[in-house]
Formats: sequence, structure tokens, C-alpha cells
Amino acid sequence: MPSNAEAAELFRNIADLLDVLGERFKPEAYRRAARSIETLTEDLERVSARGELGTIPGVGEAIAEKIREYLQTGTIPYYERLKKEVPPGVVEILRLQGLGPKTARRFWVELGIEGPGELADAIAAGRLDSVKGFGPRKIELIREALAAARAAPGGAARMPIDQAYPVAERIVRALRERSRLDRVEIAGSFRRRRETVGDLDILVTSEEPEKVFDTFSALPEVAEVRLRGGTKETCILSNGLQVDLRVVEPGAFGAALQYFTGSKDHNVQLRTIARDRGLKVNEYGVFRDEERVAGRTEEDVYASLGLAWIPPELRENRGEIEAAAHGTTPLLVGESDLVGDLHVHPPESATASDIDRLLSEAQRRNYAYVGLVVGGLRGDDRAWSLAPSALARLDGLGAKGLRVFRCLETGPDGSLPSLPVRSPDYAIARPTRRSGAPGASRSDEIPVRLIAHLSGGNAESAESARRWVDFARAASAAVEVGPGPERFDSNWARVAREAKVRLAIPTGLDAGPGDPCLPIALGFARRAGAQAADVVNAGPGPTSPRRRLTSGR
DNA sequence: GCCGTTTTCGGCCCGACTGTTTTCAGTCG
Repeated sequence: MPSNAEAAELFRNIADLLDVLGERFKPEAYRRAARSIETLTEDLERVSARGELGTIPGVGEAIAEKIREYLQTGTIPYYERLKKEVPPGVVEILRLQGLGPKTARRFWVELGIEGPGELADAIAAGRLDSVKGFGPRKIELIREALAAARAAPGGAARMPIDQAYPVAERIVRALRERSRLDRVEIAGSFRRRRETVGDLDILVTSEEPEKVFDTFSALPEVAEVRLRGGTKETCILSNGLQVDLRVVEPGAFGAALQYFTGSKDHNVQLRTIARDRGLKVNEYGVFRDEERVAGRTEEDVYASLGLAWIPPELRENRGEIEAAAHGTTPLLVGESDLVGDLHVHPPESATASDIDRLLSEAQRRNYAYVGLVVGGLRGDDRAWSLAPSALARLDGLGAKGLRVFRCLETGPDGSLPSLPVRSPDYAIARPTRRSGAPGASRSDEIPVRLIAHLSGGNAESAESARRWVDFARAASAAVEVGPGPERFDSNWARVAREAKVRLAIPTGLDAGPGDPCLPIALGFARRAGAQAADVVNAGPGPTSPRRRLTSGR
């Protein structure tokens, strides 16, 4: 079945081909449509069936027609025609680091070079030496780009945010320790809490940019300095992640933070609004003619455009700017709203003192309750439960304002084993990739309160994730959002929100300090526009999970 | 190719950095 991701890639390919053919504005139009299609929470098929393709930002009549062709036949005649005009290798050259459409086209048209292999041969034969615009340094860069492409076909992949998070934290800590910095922020898709990040954009204010760059370049994680100027340095880490470090002056910090947080489409929309008001927005501030009218803080920047400040997680040009103009930006759930955790997973071998440690951490955070997994079915379908001593430790707990729930995790088909656990409070359904739909459960005996570890990031499981959301709604259960390849991603958190299914945010109670689970899960929920009332383990108010849980039994 | 209470035609973000230049083009984000 054709997927949105495939359609988006197809339009990106069309954009590349148009680039090489020398088109001016069409490539960006196709890329914009591709970005919009990628962030849809619904299959194109459904949108098309309603006749609403034209409502997708960046999709007009021409691209809508191509989407319909693609859905019906799996191909787009226009794309097939373009592919016949351009040798496939020319597009590969276009995708080399540091090379763009102009250069790829020149190689193709002027020198008859139709692929990376021919380009390498041409360099070896010295054919580029006499070509205008190609000095020794540039030829060397092309040689390096060819080698990099051979080493990593398809280019550097985006990194899951839970992998990038600890790296980012380490770099920021090291920069703070080793040079005098006033402010440090990580911008980009990291700050917007996308599931994956392409690079890290770090902004700092400092009187001594040179020293900051020296410090940064000398960090053990840094494998290569790609470029360095007066305000910006780009490095590649040994794990392949690219990091851009920018030094900005304090009066422009808010403007730079706004600018480099993006998203691109959000910024384009802001600049359009600015232009309509006779203003200009760039990374140095908001300007009326020569005068800077805002820039020190992000709040100033948005206010100067008549907008309320917009949380980074919402900046995807999906209606958040209109909401900010009308004062209807939602008050998103925050860490301080969390009042407990429904899904804390002690290790199978946990002792009574391990349990005590978990619970005292919960008390330190002023949580009202903790749901402890005390047994269930493992991934290999074998039953497990906590040791009797640990289970015994749970009896008689619950004083001092902390309520402890005992819960069981189901197997992939929803089944629960018989376990020596007295009156469990609820079950956590734990789908896996091989379980296409919720199976029979003992929900008549134990209510299912949570769907956890739901995978939904990839196209083939999209429909199964939707079925789990439906199941959650029918069972009055919440759906857990969190990082990791087997977890529910933020697009699916939006699907749950649209279906009026509550989210649950894992708090990392069972992990050590510095664990990225909580900030990332919180970010995913916020990307879905979740307010405290939409999150089952956030309070206060009549929607408090504690009340829901106790009244439901 | 898209888009619009300035426009249904004529715009389309803009600045840093690099290399090859003698004033700028290409790429990137």
C-alpha cells in the first residue's frame, strides 16, 4: 500500500530532478509539499477520499492531481518523464556534500559527467583542473565528498532523539565548564523534540567566540572540524552527528534562538507576517528599517509580530501561528503537572530495598501515586513476577501520601498469566510488532488502564497502532508516549489526542539521573498539543488519574 | 508550483561561509 512517507520521498525526488534541470521555484514547492505530507497524521488515501488534498499546506491543484495518480496507480507519469530526461547518476552527484544543482548540471551538460564514478574518473584524469571555478581546494573537497558517499551510501541518517540527547547534554556541560558562557541553548529540531534530529544547533553568548570554538573543537567527541568562521563553527562528532555552534550577542539571543529553532515552514510564515507589517525578521532581530525593535528574548520577537510566544514543540506551521494571533495557544502540559507514574518497571530481581529506593524517589518528587509492575509476561511469553520479599514490601505501603498501585503487564496477545499477586489494580497492555490487533485480555477481571510500548513510527504498523488507539478508547485506557524504537511516536500521540484518548508520560523514575526519558516523552506529548487534562498522570482537577483509577474499580 | 484582506499575477527568506574570484557564485541551514 502506498504510504505517506513514500509519497513524500517521491516528491523530493521530483524536486531533485527539477533542480538539476535548472528550474527556479518548483523544486522548493515540491519539497514543501513533501514536508507537509510527512507530518500528516492521516493516510493520504483518507484525505483524498474526502476530497481534501488541497487543504494540505503547499499542495495545490497540480500536486493534488499527482497524489491522486500516485494513489491509484502507484506511480506519477510526470516523475517517470523527468527520470528519462536526467541520468540517475546526476542526481547522485547533486546529493554529494558541498555540491548542488548548479555544479551537478555543469558537470553533466559541459563535461558529460553522468554519475559519481565518472566524476571520480574525471578528477583522476585531471579533467577538472582546467575548468573555470574549480581550484585545487574545491577538487579536493569533491574527492572527499565522493569518499564519504562511498562510505555511507544514502548520506548521514537522522539520529533518534533519545540517542542524541545524552550527547547534547554532555557537550553543553563541557562547554559550560571549560569556557565562560552567559547562555547556552540547543535549538533546531532537538528543541522542537522531533523523534529524530539531523544535527545539533547550539547557541551561546560569549565575549570570546574564538575561545569557545577552541574549547568545542578540542572535545573528545569531536572527530572533524568542517568549517569555522567568526560566528559559527561546524563539527562532525565521532558518532557521525553534525553539530553547529553559533556565538551570538546578548541583544540578539532571542532572535537567534527563534530563528534556529525553526521549523523552516514556521519561520517562512513568520517572515511573511513581518513583511506585511513593514518589518523584517532575521537571526539578529526584528527590524523596522534600520532600527531593531526586538531580539533579546523570543517573547519580544513574537510580541513584535502581534503574536503570543509559541512553545517550540508546536512550531511546525500547523496552525500554531493563527492560534498565537488569536490568543488561543494551548497551555501545554509541563513537568510540574505530573503527579505520578502509572508504569514503573522494577527489574525482575528487585529487592525490598530497590523498591524502597523507587518509592523514596517518587516521594522526593511529591508524586501522589506510583504504579509498579509486579509481574506479567515477558517478551518471550514466559511469566515472571517480583520476588516474594519485594512483593511483601508493597503490602502495608501507601502511607505518607504516596499511593502504590500493583499492575501486571500482558503478553503480546493481551493475555495474562496466573501470578501470586494479590488483587492487582490494573493491567498494562503491551503490544509488539507481531501483534497486529488487541487480543483477548482478562480485562473483565482486571481493567486495562494503559497501552505501553506501542510502536507506530513506521508505515507498516500505522493501521495496527490506530487499532490500539481504538482499543484504548473502548477500554478507557491511556496510551503511553515515550522515546525508543518500540515506543509510540509523537505523530501517533496526535492520533490518540484526536481520538480523545489520554496520554501517559513515563517519568523515568526507575532510571538514573540524566535519563532522557522524561524530557523526551514530555516533548512528544507537547508536540501533540497535550494539556494537563489530556495526560492521565498529570493533575490537578477532576481528571486526576488518581480519582479516575480509584473510581473506575 | 503555490499563494493571496496589498496581489488571480508576480512574487517566492536571508545571511554565513567557502573557494575562486578582483566583486561573486554556490551551498547550506
